Amino acid sequence: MITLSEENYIKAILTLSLKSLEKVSTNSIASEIGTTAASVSDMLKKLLEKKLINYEKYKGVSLTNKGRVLATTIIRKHRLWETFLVDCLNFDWSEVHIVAEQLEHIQSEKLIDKLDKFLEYPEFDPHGEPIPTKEGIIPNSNAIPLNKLNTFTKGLVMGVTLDEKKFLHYLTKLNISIGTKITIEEKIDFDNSLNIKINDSFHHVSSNVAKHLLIKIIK
Amino acid sequence: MITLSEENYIKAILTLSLKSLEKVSTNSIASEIGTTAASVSDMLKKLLEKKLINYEKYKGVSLTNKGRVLATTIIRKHRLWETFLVDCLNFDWSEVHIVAEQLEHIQSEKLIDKLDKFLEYPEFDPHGEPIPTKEGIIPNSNAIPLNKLNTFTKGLVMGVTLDEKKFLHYLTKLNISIGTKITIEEKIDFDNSLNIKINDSFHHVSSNVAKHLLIKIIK
DNA sequence: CCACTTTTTTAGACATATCTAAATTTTATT
DNA sequence: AATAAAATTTAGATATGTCTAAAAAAGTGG
Ligand SMILES: [Mn+2]
Ligand SMILES: [Mn+2]
Ligand SMILES: [Mn+2]
Ligand SMILES: [Mn+2]
Repeated sequence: MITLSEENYIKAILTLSLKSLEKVSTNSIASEIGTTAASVSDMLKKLLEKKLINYEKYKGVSLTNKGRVLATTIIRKHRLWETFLVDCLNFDWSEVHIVAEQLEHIQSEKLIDKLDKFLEYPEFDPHGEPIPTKEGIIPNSNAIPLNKLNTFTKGLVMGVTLDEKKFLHYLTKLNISIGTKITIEEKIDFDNSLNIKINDSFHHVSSNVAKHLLIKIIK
Repeated sequence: MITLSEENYIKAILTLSLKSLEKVSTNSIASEIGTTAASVSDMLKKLLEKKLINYEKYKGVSLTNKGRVLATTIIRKHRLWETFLVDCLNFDWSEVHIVAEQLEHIQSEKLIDKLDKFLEYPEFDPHGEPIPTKEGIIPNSNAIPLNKLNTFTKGLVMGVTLDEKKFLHYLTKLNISIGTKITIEEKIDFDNSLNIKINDSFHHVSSNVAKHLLIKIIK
């Protein structure tokens, strides 16, 4: 049996693995989960025991195939529940993450299959994040973070890579949602902030905002 | 904070309280939960501390108002989720209880309010059990257990008071579901079993089955 | 009312998950 | 290469929830 805590650790390790090619560090997991490095060390021993991770003391962590499949399943559940909450129950996209954090741990394969069908096999969650397949594959959205694009590029917002409430509220205030058209007007070298056009009106956003906006380029 | 375990104990105490007017015993809780009397004693101390129960050593347990409201809320969540699983996801009525046992612990008042609205404020769950109101009231269905009725009484099945898989499968095999018409043909004194007519065909059922079938009398 | 049974509680142990503080290992800097 | 700094692990403590075995209280029949 896998505990709720173990699931949260495995999910955090996958999230961090996807951000870089290096092995995941104890400290990065601690900060992702919001706990101490000591607790992470304790848990890594258990995850190793259960063959969910590759781990050598002081050398960092990676997921085994078993761990990767488990983590992907949890993300699949999380994103399907988020879709249900927004599409069926009319939650705002900024409210669903915290509820999905609980729902993602419900154990029933049948439930998720039936939910998937009920939602008509959605490909993306309310934040534009791709929903992993039943087979454990995370589809690649081939959208690019806004901060990687060149000046005068035009594109559509395909998704966000952060689902903090404050961030999503700020986007809503800026009139940015999935499908919004954005043009890069100017890139400020000093702090990597950007002047952008959002649906014909001009705004200035920090690099931290741009980093978490996924854009599909259009002509 | 109330833990998942505490919620299960409080729910069990309410369930047992509804079955008789006496205080609930340690042993009955143990058998309802499927644990030992020792574990129950341990937990009762914690529930007393949190003012969820009235409890004196060796004297039995009852719920405080706070405990009763909490227990009712959990049952409300359980029955709303069961309704969702059957009505929206096409689960069979015999499969939903075990999944609802997990879903009933999801903490989000907003989620339950929105689910209730989405389901169009159902009054009964898939087993015919009344769904408690947001205010913590369990509506009385004023249906009567089949074993309490007289010979030649006719009635409609309004619900069941047991959601064990084996029991529900057996009912399905007998062609009994919510709304089925039943007539009592004969009561066997020896073992309190019954000969009944189910939609024009005759069957013999044990007292244990009759006890868990709620009937509304018709002419 | 006294032995005997049943019920309930307590004692002591174990497993999980977390924390702070201290020790150890790795890495970076002179 | 030695030393300082940073990262990581271990030691020891705490909290929750469970269990078995033993002790204590309540209930029962003669
Ligand atoms: Mn999320
Ligand atoms: Mn999301
Ligand atoms: Mn149920
Ligand atoms: Mn039910």
